[in-house]
Amino acid sequence: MEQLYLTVALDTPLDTCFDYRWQGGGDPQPGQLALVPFGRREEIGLIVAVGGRTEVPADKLKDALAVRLQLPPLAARWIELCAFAADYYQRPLGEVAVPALPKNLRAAKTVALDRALKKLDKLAPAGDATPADAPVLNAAQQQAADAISEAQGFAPLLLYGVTGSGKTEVYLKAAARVLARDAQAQVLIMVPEINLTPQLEQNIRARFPGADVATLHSGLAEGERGLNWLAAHLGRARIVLGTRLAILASLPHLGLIIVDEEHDPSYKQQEGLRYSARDLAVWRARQLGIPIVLGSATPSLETWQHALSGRYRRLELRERASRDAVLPKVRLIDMERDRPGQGLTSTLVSAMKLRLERGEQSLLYLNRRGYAPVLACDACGWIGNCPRCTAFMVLHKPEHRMRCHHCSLELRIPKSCPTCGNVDLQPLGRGTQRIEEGLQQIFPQARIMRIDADSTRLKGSAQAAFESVHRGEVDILIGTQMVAKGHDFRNLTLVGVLNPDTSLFSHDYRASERLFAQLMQVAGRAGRAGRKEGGNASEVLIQTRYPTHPLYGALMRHDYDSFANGLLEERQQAGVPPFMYQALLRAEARELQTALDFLQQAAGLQPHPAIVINDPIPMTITRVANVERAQLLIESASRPALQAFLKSWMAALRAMKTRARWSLEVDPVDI
DNA sequence: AGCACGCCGACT
DNA sequence: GTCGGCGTGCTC
Repeated sequence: MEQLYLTVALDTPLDTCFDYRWQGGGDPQPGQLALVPFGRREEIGLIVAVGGRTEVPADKLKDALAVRLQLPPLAARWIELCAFAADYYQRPLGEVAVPALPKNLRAAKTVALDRALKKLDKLAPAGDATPADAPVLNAAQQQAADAISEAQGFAPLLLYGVTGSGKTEVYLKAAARVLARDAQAQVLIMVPEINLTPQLEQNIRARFPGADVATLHSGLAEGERGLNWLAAHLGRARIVLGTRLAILASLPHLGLIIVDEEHDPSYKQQEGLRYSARDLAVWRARQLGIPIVLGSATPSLETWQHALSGRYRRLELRERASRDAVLPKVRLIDMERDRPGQGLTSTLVSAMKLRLERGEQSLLYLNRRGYAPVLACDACGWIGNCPRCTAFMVLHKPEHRMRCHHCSLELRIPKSCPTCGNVDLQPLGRGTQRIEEGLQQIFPQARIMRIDADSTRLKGSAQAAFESVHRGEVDILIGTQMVAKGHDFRNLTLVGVLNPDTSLFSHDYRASERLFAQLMQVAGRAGRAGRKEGGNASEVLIQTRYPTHPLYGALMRHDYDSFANGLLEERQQAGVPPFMYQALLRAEARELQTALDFLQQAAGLQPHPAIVINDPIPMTITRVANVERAQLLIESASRPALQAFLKSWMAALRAMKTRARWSLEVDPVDI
């Protein structure tokens, strides 16, 4: 019999696949997983080709140890998706494809895989996906749902609608139609953070009681994640609800993709393979020739631009779905006139007092956790810097610690100034803990709850906290971004925004886009169910020093359209995305000069007429955990030109000798 | 990236 | 005399 060779993609930074002899039986297929010896370790890899010959000299070849023949192969379409992502983000195929598989299914031992297969086999046959009693859609919702289900082939659709306009119902209706039309079809629904939106999962399960709904996100236990992944891979799960990582799931019968809150930064992976799940979702929809719905109240400017140019079709939900749910009234509080005490203006305090009297809830939004961002000495000017980072140590009073939010170093709060001995050290600025403390003084009888990453460190505690708010056990809620997402609070009629100005004049040109989205989202927490006739409209109060800033004007008018159009014009003038394509080369080393030298050398490596290579610059937070960091921005008006350049440039960079650690990011979001 | 091998300083 | 520093090289 002729010798078989397997070409295997492995999770290694080496930009190549590896060939192995296959002496075992069976009939290994591309798309199956193989256990192979690699160096002195054993690794699971993805078989990308099976053939009768190899270029690799016989003395280098090793035998593959096993092939997971019990697992049906991953489809060629799925491998293509990984290959595209690998190519686009300039990483080897194996580094994309292998980590996309659940860990327990790519273990050296096969027990977890076999157990999961057996478990799925034993389950009753997959139920049908007939929806249970769906609410009647309003005209705009109906129109949108029709447009989605009538779409032919690849069809990117922007579903543009404010919080509470009923986007979810449109998703579910469109999903129901796709599932009804084809008894095998699968629908992928993506959300930014599944833990913050348990309501959506409940809605979906309630709407499709007979269908298998599989969730995929990093919070799942390994066993469950493997099981759900397998249910999707085997076509058993008709609906897959997941976070960004779900975009790389195997979905052999995918018929519709929905990306909820498509503008959300969580869709961008910020370590390892830095992919945009939203962008990959659009690519996947095009590959399969299926519709994709991008839903948002504040679409990303990339998507907005596509909608303007006609590449994406725009569907709009203008009204809030529930008739008595009106948009909250947004008011600005000028902090120059109404000077805050304890971080709270008198206007905001009165508004909260009113809510307390009425038995309604208030939410204060401050995107800064901890007690105070820094500790300082008035006498000598000492400030509490992190010894390992170019950053302040943040005061965490309940824990009696100063903590660096970049390297996680914790130190005791000094009793006196380390340089001059002054015992009267002052916390500067305010975080959620300090606001909470102030609130307790102002409203000693109120039930106050703080929800941020620190207060919800324990598993399940965020869930418990939100439930307690829902049960009405909280009068005033203070929180960071965590409280802005997902949760509808029926009895909440006041949202106070505490310190948004810092984003207005940021060097990051995306800051105002993000700020608008955040404020819109947190404003949407108020009065979603609507107040009864004659009740009180919900209010959003924003404390600002710049009450005339156009961003706030647009926010008060609930006018994202003209705000976004204005931003796009600025972006075009400035020559930044979405009118320009970017990549970022980062380098880090113990000595800043090492990183800068590497970048400088890299910059001169391959001049290219369509590519602008900027000067290397130290990062804003130059040192993190005693490592100095710098970066180099690459720009081009042409995506294909940029891609072609990056490909050859990467090869040259890999050949360079440097002590710096470096990485390339395509389409960076934080510059 | 791991994880070897490989050749020069301070410890039992 | 060994432990161990990180330079260099390889992984089918």
